[in-house]
Amino acid sequence: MCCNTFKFAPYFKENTTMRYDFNQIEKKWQDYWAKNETFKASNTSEKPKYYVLDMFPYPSGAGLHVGHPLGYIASDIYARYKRHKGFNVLHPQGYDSFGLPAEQYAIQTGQHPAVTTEANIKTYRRQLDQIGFSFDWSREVRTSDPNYYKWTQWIFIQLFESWYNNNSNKAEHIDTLVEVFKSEGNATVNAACDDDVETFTAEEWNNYSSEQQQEILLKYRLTYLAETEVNWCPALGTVLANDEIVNGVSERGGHPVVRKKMTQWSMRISAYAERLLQGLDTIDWTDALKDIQKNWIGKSVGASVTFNVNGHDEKIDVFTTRPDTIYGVSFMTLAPEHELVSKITTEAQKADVEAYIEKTAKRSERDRMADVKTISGVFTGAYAEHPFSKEPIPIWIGDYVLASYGTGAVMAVPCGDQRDYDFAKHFDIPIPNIFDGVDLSEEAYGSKDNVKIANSDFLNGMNYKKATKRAIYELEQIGQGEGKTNYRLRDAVFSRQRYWGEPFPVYYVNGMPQMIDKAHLPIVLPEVEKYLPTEEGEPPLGRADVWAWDTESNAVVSNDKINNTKIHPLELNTMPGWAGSSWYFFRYMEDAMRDETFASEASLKYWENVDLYIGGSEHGTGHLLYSRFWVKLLKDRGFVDVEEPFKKLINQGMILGTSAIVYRINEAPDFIVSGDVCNNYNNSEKRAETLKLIQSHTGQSLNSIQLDPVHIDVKLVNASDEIDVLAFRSWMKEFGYGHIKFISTKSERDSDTIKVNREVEKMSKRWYNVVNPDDICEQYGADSLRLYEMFLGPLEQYKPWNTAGITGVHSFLKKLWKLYVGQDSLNVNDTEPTKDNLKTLHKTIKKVQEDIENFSFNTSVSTFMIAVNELTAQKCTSKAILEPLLVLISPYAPHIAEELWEKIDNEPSISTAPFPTFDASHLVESSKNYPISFNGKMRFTMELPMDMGKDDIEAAVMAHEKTIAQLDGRTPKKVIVVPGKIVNIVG
RNA sequence: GCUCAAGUGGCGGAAUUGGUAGACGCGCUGGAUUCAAAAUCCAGUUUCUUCGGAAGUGUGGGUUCGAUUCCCACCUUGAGUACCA
Repeated sequence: MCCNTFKFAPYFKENTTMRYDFNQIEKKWQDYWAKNETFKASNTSEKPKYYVLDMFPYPSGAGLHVGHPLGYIASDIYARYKRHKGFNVLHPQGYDSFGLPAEQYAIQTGQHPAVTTEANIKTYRRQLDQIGFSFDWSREVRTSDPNYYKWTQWIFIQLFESWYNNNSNKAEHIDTLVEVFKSEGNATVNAACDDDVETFTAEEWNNYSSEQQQEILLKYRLTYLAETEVNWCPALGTVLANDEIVNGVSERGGHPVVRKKMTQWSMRISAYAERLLQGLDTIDWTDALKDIQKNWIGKSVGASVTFNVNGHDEKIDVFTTRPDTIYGVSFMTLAPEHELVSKITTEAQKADVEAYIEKTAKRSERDRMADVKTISGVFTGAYAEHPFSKEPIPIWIGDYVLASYGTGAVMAVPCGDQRDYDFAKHFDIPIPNIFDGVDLSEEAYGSKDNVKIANSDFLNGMNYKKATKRAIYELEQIGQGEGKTNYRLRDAVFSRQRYWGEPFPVYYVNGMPQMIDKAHLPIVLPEVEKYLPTEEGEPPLGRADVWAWDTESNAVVSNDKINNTKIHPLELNTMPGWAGSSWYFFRYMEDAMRDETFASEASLKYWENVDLYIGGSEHGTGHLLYSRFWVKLLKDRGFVDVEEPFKKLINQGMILGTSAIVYRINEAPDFIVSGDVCNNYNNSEKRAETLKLIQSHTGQSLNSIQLDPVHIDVKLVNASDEIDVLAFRSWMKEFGYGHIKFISTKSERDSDTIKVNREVEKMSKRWYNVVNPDDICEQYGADSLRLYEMFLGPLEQYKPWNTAGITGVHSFLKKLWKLYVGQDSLNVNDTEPTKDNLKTLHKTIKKVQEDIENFSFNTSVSTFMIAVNELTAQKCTSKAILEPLLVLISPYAPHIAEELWEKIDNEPSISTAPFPTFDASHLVESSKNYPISFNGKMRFTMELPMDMGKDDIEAAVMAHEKTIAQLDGRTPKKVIVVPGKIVNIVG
């Protein structure tokens, strides 16, 4: 009761508009921005354009934690900065809303993924809004929206209707290929296509049936249906692309993956391997990410060599990067799956070979990868003929040769390749030495440098470079080889056996895929009663009752109408997650004509491509490669004008959690010891004493104990790493451990100061270290959250979050407020700024501008702190200083900046106020505090005039008493004077 | 194995053409204010020290008048990739 009376005490009746009430201020400005569409970008503007993009989020059910907005805050600061700098900024946001988690949830609960996705998006939007981002929401995209995926389907059709012409080095419409086939056949065509296309003449082509022609065209199309070996994940019931597999298990869920032959849609990304590689030189990405993509594309230059097989018509093609070592070949190895194995194996070896193939087939890809050390293989009994020496070369099979790379066969050069060397040693195969003066008794000589070829006929005495050229030339002369470039990059599987993804605009006539005309898009995802595969093992769309295409009415109709004349079955697979994200950056450019086009010509021309893209590096071999591929296709086909989607890319690092840990005594599970007790126990000097302390609590006498770490909720721990015991007890009660007792170093009994140990781990519910931005915004405000996320450290770096530190930036904001707003009136007036005021302002302008342009946001926050500390000490009230200061801070802490901007009599909004101009004249100094160092070690400083000459400086320094003391009678050997910088005395 | 990035106080980190190492903040210590707490403000806080100084940026070398910064070797951590012929 008595507490209530306080409420009416006059003490509490303060002027609320003078307080830094961040909750009220932030709400006010977020509403203002939304109502006035402050950040709506225009497609027509006098200003130069700038496009800042975030990787759009997948709206998961868990909502955002404090780590997610890091990149968004950085890009928002940059977008706001660019507006101050006079740019027309496009800064959109949307949702990558198709995906596995929503589907898994649907399988468990029966809820339609569209429903849960919608709910998740609502949460995301609320959470994003409260952080005060300057997004133009009028251009929002959602990949699961039919009006959006209509155009994803449209792009798929474009890929289907394209082939890659290696002569023009670009994709062309499939009709141009058909024209060539009609008039010349395919002998002259230089295309990226399947390996197994056979040569035909124009006459043959014209006589083929329509089905035969379609079958051939499929081998050329940039998206094609083919039976290929795919990565099948039984647990997820779907195939996965190479980049979705990490260490042999699925990226999502960590389920095992097996190889399986299946008919699937693929994307002929390999056609673009060279352009994807070359394009990296034209974009401003980090070298680290470029390296990731370079490695993934995996270009290697060498030669293909054809070996004749003795006694057979068959030939073996191999790829080698070392044609110069052709005379070092002493055997050949085929992959066990190689198609020639069964044909060339001799009767005598048949049993051994078959046993070996059976054995290796049983081993999973993962076992094979894990077991690199074991050497295994078997002789086929057959011999190939050396192209030059005509010597017989034994042909082996071995599982160190992969069927999926190159031709699935290698010419083994044991003197130059360690694997060939090991294989030869193991099976006692000769190791001919073709390197001049190299010792091969221990290992192969893998280096290309500092060695001359020997025992190699026409290659003798040559170095690597010369010999390679000559060998290729000679191979070409005899028609048994040519120069060749190989890429590791594989075509990407594009089908998924899932429900929650884009349906293909495809139906089947006699098993051949047909595209639905773009006029009838979108083909909308059908309803199903369950989201699981069918009993027959078909994808979930196999459960749809209305999933057939009527070619007369051009509509999706009921399955029972299928007659395979006019009404045909539709494709049951859906597109993978990366389909929708491979072109969304173009969709944001369009603000008016979204129904007519994926993005209009005018919009595409105005915005071109993304100037700054911020997101995680985990997309290095997925999204960032596929997007580049699709953009190149769209460019080749004349739909867009740019070759690369993202001019500049920055990868933000992950924010990690700071877990709080105490320890349970294994032998006395009712007791929990604090972090410091555990540390003492692990310290040999304090161990005995600590054991005594523990025994005095538990009453048990133990010689040694085991301490098991227990993660506790980080919310229960204060800035000094101490647990709030009361809160902790009630938290433990939820788990049924309300009776637990504590042991700490501080007290003999149950203590109120239990310390935790800290550990940096990934933010996860499992470790109770997740921090929700909602809580931070409520307690400290969005501006504090934004500043603190930036203040934590460099954007690209991984760094731990610890809520304790946020008080630093929060009290900075309070100080900033107090600089402008006094107890009951404003502090800002028209006083002339002092020299010091101007100096502080201009060095801040300079630093902040440099920092933003270098994406060094952490250092600008400390620059602001210094500026506010200095101006407070200077008692600055001058509007000429305080007004431009707000513009500097506004990108980082926009709400407080808007509020103070309005308070000092400006029209809202601050968002397009010009960025202050730096004037170097305010930083000119008349004197310099010279560091005086001896042998490079700074010993004292000395104030000297800035314009003092070298000799005068030396004289002044040498006369200083501390110099004399330092030298202690010695004469210096040398005195280095760098005017304006430093003095160094040697001796 | 190969490729790339990074190692600085108790903690996050700063030092951008080599020129005063530890900015800024957290935490900690002491003080002011307060009945008390919160909040706020002030001072101190790399280590050692005989209080004069001395050492110090993962380790060991090198270049230089001078190295956190450049070069070489090694160690540790993280990321990518993996029998790629």
